[in-house]
Order: sequence, then structure tokens, then C-alpha cells
Amino acid sequence: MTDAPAKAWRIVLDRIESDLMSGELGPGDRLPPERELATTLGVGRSSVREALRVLEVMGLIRTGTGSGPTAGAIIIGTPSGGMSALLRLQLAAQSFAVEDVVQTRIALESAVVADLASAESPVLVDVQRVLAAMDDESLSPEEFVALDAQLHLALAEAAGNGVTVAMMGGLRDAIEGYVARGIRRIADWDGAASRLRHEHHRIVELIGEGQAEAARAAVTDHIRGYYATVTAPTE
Amino acid sequence: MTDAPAKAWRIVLDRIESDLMSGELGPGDRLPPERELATTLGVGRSSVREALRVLEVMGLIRTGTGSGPTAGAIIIGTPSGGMSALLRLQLAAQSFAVEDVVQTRIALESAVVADLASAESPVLVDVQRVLAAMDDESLSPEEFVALDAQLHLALAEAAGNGVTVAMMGGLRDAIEGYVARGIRRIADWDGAASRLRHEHHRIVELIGEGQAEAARAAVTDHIRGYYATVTAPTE
DNA sequence: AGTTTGGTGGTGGTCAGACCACTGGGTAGC
DNA sequence: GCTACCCAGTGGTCTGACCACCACCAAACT
Repeated sequence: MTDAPAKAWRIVLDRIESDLMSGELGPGDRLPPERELATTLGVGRSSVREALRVLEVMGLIRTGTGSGPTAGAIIIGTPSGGMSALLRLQLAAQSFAVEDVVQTRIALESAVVADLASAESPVLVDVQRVLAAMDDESLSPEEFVALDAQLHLALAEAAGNGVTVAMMGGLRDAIEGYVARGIRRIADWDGAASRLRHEHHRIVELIGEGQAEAARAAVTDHIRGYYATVTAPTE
Repeated sequence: MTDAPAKAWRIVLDRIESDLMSGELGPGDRLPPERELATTLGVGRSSVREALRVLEVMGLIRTGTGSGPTAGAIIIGTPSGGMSALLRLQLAAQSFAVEDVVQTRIALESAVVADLASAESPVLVDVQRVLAAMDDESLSPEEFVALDAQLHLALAEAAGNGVTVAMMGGLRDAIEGYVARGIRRIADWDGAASRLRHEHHRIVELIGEGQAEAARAAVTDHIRGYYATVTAPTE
């Protein structure tokens, strides 16, 4: 009873995970060809492919046809892709509520800015660059939203926490559909954009001044107001 | 050039995601049989299986053989495992650092306790139950750690944020291996356990008193101390 | 009648083989 | 020397087949 026959695809997945943890495989390395993996592990090629598909969607590998350096399954760490795919699907399955996603985003991002504000000399060049780009008042709503995503991600990256970056990116991607739908319903877009710009500048300012708690509060209000704006009906 | 031929398995994945978002599919529903999906979408069964495998690993569906209510691919209501699988793999691939995972866990959990402390009358029955169970001094380290995981998860569940619950569970699972390895190296286990017990009680106490900031600080110290204990060498 | 037994159909799980598209390098021809 | 072609290796896909499993049900048995 205890020896449940391991599913073939799980054998492959476990083996690759084990090789990753032992250092046998690392970023940039190429996995053996599917056919070779199949014979080596004693499973069918289709089972190998099922495992590789999981790794691909989770953003661990990138597959390419043909020959040469870009061909084959290559280990490449792109955590954001897998995270957003996971969150988006669970959101679609109604396992997650949009409100919870927003709240979690606040929790993460407020920690990020508080961390940045407490840092000696945070590196905010990317943040400042995006911040300046957003000051262009001729931006379309879509462009503005895209830059907004970049800005918040730049903040997370400045904090230097890869996990938080991935999670924040995933959370934002997951509800991108909701945001895009809400954007078009905003009556006073210029006013809303102006307010968001001001809040962005204020947050970065507070970080620079080292006021962690104030920055945390500002980010909380900013995000909550952002989603209130895009979800609230105009009528 | 613009019409990149969509990969067959992505057709399946997109279709299922679309059906989920439109409400065509929901928790508890059963997906069509693999063979039927294949003919319906005009792809091979192997491609369908690759998509289903992704959904399964992500914790969205559960597959079962035979016939009856447990057979087929069924949409899971409460997701679990997907997040931990993703984080564990990314951790293995060195895309994530353990330190970042710990830091992110602190960000989430401190927000949870602050939220609970600010709540009118948080429902902490589960928390209290686990807390009491952990007072048993005859617990083995393994049992203690398992209960510890339950306690922290119970706190997240009390806050009522499904996303945070999933993320915290995933973060903890992902580094379970590190914890388990570190546990065995602790010389003064009884002392460490005693300290952790005291901190747990203190945190719950602060929540009850509505001291959000103090609870946040206590949780931060608690988690950081926890990982410092299990990662620090005994020598 | 009630019970046991065996069949039956539908499900996922797996494998083997085949073919295609793509890529890069080597080779034959110019 | 240069160009064009062919070739080998890779992932991507489909097809067909077989197995294990399980609920249901009819036939056989008691």
C-alpha cells in the first residue's frame, strides 16, 4: 500500500528537481534531449514531455527547436512568468478573489517601500526613469498603465528581493484584465492620472526621506485608491 | 509572421482558462474526457494531456481513473500545492534565494497579524487550538515544526485572505527542506522550542489586545529568529 | 428473493512509432 | 572563395494501442 507506483511524469519531474538542487543542473544548462531522457529514466517520451511542459509553464525552462545554442530545453530563471500564470489560473478558477489579490499586493508593496525607506542609499535610478516617463501628459491610458506596472516593479527590484518581484509581477498580471476593463470606464481620466502621478512622486519622496511608515501608508492608500478607481462604476 | 502558430497544448490551456473565467467551468465541475477534448479542439490527446498536467501540478485539477464521481479531471475548489511546487522549483533552480523567501514571508505574515490586530473581533479558535497543542512538551521536533506550520497558516486563514494563505503555505513548503535539515542540528532544542512557544503566545496576545504595530514587530522578530536558529550552525 | 460473480464501458496513464518544422553545419558544386 | 543544397538533431504533434482502475449491471448461484 505504501509503494504507490510513482507516475511516470513525476519521476521525470522529481529527477530534474533533484538535479537542480544537487547542482547537477543550473541556470543556462541544457537538459538532455527528450528521447534521451526517456530512455535514461525508463519512461516514454510523452511522459518526459508532460514534465517538461510543467517546467516550461512555470518559467524554469525555455524550449527551442532546431539545433545550435538556442535549441533544446534550457534552464532559464524567469520566475515572473510562472507566478503570473499560476495566479491568473487560480483567479480564473475562482479560487482567489480580486479583493484578496489587491490586499496581498498592498502587503508586499508596503513592505517593499518601507524596506527601501529604511535602506542607507536605495538605488532608484530605474524608478526615477520610469517616474519621469510617466510625467508625459500625452500618454494614452494604456501606456500609462503599462508604465505604472513598470514603476511598481522597479520599486520591488530596487529592494532586491527576487521572490517579492515575482509575486508582485504575478499579482499584477493576474488582475491585468480587470484593470484594463476598468480603465476604459473612467470618466475623468486626466484627473485620475494626475492624482496617481502625484502619489507616485510622493511615495518616492518619502522613500528618499527615509520615512518608512509614511511611505507604507502612502503606498497602501495609493494601491487601494487605484483599484477603487478602476473597479468603481462611473455611473 | 504575426500569426505564430499557437502550440497545441496552449490552445487547450487557453480554452480551459477561458471557460473558467466565463463561468463555463467552476469548482467541482468535471472537465470533458481527454479524448473528447482532443477531438473538440482539434488537437491530439497528448497535447491535451500536457495541458492537463500543467493544471494538475498547479493544483487546479485533480485527476482520477476509473469511473464514478471521483474519476476524470475535476476542478479543485481550494488550491494548494501549486504555489509550493512553483516556489520549490524556482528555489531549486536558484532563481530564488532562501533569504528572499524568508523576507517575503515576513512581509506577508506581519501584514496578516497587523490586520488581525486591527480587526474588531478576530476569529482565532483554530489558532488557539494549535497554540494549546504546541504546549505539549513531549512533542518531537518534527511534530513541533508541523504544528508550527499549522499555527502560522491558521493565522493567515483567520485573516481571510486566500491569496496570502496560498502564498504563505507555498513559501513555507518551499523551504521545508532547509528547515528540516536545520532542526536536527539544534543543540538546545528544548530551549529553542520554549522560546518559540513564548513568542507564539506573545503574538496572539498582542493581536487580542489590538496592538497592530507591536504584533507586526513580534512576528518579524519571531520569523527571523526562527530561521536564524535553524540555519545557524551549532558550533 | 437475495447474494455473489463476472462482464462491460468509460476513464486516465503510458508507451511506441511516425511524421513535421526548424536550425545549424557540412559538403558539393559553381 | 562563395553559394546552394542536403543532412542530422532537436522539439512539436498526432495516431494507435494497451493497461489499470472503477462503477454499474446483468446473469448465475444459493
